[in-house]
Amino acid sequence: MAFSKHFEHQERETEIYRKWEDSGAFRADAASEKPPFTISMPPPNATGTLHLGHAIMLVLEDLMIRWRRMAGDEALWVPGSDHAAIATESVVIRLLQKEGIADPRGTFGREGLVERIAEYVEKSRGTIRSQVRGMGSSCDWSRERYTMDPQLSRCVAEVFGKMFRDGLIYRGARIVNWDPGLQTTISDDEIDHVEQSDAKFYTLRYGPFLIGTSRPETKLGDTAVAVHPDDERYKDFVGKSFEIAWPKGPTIHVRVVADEAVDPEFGTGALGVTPAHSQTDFEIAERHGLPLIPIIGEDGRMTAAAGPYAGMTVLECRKAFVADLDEAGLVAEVKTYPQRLSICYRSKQAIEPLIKAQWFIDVNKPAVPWKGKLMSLRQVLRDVVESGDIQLVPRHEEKTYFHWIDNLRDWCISRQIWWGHRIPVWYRGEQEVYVGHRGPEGQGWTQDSDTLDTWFSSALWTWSTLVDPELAKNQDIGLTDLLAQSPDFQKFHSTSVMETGYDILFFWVARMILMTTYATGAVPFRTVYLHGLILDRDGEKMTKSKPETSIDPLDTIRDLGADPLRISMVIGNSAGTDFRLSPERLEAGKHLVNKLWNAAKLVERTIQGEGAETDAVSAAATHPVNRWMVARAHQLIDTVDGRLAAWAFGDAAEQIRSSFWGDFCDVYLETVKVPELAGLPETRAVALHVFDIYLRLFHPFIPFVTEEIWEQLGRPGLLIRAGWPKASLHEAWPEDVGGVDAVMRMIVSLRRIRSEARIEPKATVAASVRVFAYADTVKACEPIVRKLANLESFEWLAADAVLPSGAVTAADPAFLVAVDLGEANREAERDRLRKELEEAERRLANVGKRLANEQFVRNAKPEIVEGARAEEREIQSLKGTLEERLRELGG
RNA sequence: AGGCCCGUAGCUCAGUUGGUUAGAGCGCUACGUUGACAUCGUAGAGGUCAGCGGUUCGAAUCCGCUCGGGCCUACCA
Repeated sequence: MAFSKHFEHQERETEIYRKWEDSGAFRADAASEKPPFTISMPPPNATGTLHLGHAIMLVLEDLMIRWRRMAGDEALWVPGSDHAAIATESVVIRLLQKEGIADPRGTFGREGLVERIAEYVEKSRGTIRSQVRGMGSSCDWSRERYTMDPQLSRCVAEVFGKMFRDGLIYRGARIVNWDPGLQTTISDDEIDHVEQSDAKFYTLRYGPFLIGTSRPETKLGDTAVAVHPDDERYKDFVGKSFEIAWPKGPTIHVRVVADEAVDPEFGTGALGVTPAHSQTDFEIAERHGLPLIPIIGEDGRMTAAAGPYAGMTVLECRKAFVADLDEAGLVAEVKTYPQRLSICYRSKQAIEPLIKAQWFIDVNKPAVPWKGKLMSLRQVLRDVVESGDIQLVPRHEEKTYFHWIDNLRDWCISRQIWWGHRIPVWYRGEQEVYVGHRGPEGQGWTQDSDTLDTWFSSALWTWSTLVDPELAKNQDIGLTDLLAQSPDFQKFHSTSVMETGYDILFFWVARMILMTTYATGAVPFRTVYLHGLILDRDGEKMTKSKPETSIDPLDTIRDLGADPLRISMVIGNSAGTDFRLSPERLEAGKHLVNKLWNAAKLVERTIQGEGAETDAVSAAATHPVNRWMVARAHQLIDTVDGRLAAWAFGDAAEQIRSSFWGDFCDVYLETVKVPELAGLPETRAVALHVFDIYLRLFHPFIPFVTEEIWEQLGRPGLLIRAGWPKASLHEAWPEDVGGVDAVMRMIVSLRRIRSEARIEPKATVAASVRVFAYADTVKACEPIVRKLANLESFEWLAADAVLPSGAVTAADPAFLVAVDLGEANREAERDRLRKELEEAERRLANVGKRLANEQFVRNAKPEIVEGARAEEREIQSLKGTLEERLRELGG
């Protein structure tokens, strides 16, 4: 089969993907004897199209899966998507509003709206699916899951019930983060903080106190003033009560309480306590039994309790209230003070802390049986990482993780939106409550109207996806048995690696650890690989508004192919670090794929003829260059295995790239063009054997082009199912390897002499050589040196032969090469030799000093000392050569 | 306020448990190239590894401090 001029990615990629899929290579077998290797694909939101955040995730996971599959594991990559509750609902509502439906909730009602959202999701899931395919992702589509699949929904309800029974889920009225725009609570982790440098800080006259606040309007709901217990200034006030009549009403009653939470150094040291609208104040109020007065409603407007300000928005009220205070002379000071405003990470709206009865997960109750003890969820979270059950890559993310745990509070899991898993709780009358996945029997029950935080269901993802869908239809089997009898769960859980962005370590990773370890008694995954953000060339987030630096994966796949995109995103990328993807990088990726394609063409030509069949021929190769190439390739396998095992994917890819380009293309393929080598049957075998290794090593990174070449070269079967290469010959033939390295240095030396002397590349020159080591190898490689250095003649000098006085030389521990360029070069030659001699002496002194140091010889590892001795011998010999040559030139 | 990370060539970054001539890609200089190469090749220039101090036979690497940059968390109202 003839290779086309270029790899036609547009036609071939789809075709190749279909071939993989049809072959069943993506499908894992739960009955297999092979060790499992499992990755749960982080479900892309069912709302958008593929972006670079998805792309990097798909690339890294696919390369792991392909690598482990080739290495003989039963590799399972479970794809799927997430219903993404808040995100999806708000997107659809906005779409409907654009279509002219002002109030979609009111217009369609709960069921109608949910139906519309489901339709929308179904459509965008199709889009995402094909884009995931476009990246070359070798995931098991037969096991595709969706968080709203019946069996996954059942897991959600089961876990809720289990936690409720264990007392880990409770309902309570507490301060929650209310998003007045989305009309729902959100969790602590869904809040972003934006710096407000121009925020105002007011000092108000407040009865007998001066108090500071950045939110004067909340003072309408104050019920106390808190001071530090040790604060002498306010000692006499503690325990007293007083009234404050605001200029235009209302009147509030405040008690003075002493509380450790107050920082006496801040402001005036007196804090107006607004229990209904501040977390800190709420806690103070709990400690002192203070009343709560909600003054801000869920619509973000002031309530009736705010008196004349009722109905105003918070900001309107602030303005009006401050004006009134000012008029009454109650504003003592106003200054600008930098402040952090809490906003919802989705809606970007200001969060209003207020009191609301919600469902919470108790993270402190010791109710989780783990390692023979009863632990709190918080303790379990800590234990599994501390004990090494779960390893974070990079390691330092563990510190961030522990820090998060230390600050973790009860997790509010109920949301006032409609799209999602409805809370599996039913009420009848005032007293009766039913909790469970089946629903209550009898009449008159009403289900809780809230839905669960989307992360509640995502937190079960590693295993709810592995529950057998058929089995789950049987409602009589409990959760434990459901897991015990699901073949996929038994075979593939705990999963091997969770690969995702560090930005959702808390949102998702930590919650999976929390929920899964609790629910299944096993950690969700062994290793967490966290990738960084994909940024533009300038280190900023890519946005459509900067098209010159913004890269769209879909455009890239169309224009360059998936392979260049993939390799560009991997090389130079490492765990936990942000990555700048630029057009220049994509260009480099494109060149690499192109280089591989062209190398394939040359290899195809090279291997025509007998002998290009078996690896055995390679193992029996006799020519030093062939042996060198085989050894280099096997050494590379060894290196790559090490880098992959250390999760250093970027490094692994770079090693393959540089060996392929440098050793194979620049050296070997050039070398085997020399007839003496090209004519050997073993050369054909080695070229194929080694190229085969490169194809296998490259495959996880650039699967399409490697698969195509594999087929074009007539290799057996599909590359995706081929075995991972094994390093066996990397330490063979050290004499040949060292010798060929010397030959390569010899060629470079000769080229440099030519280049410096401005000799036309086409012009041949006469060279001579004196060889001190690897004589046999060098002899065998003579035709290669002649060809690659373009020599007219290559004379072997006897040890006592004198070089022509006009010779320009290059000295090496293994040889001395010379090109006669005439007397005119004599002075320059002498200067250069002197300089080199100086350098050699400097290095010799250096290594000598080291070896003379008893401490070094005693303490350093033996191989280091031996290395130093070898170095000393080498430089010594080099020095001798240089001195001798200088003597020839008369000093 | 606390925590984490980073500072290596003009740019973007590698640099495994400390081992002595610190690497790559892109860019740059010179030369060459219609038979593998939407190019590619050959040769080359370019680094006091942010600074200071310490540990060590030996430090880009470990420790401390300083300076600069980024990120995360938080109940200083």
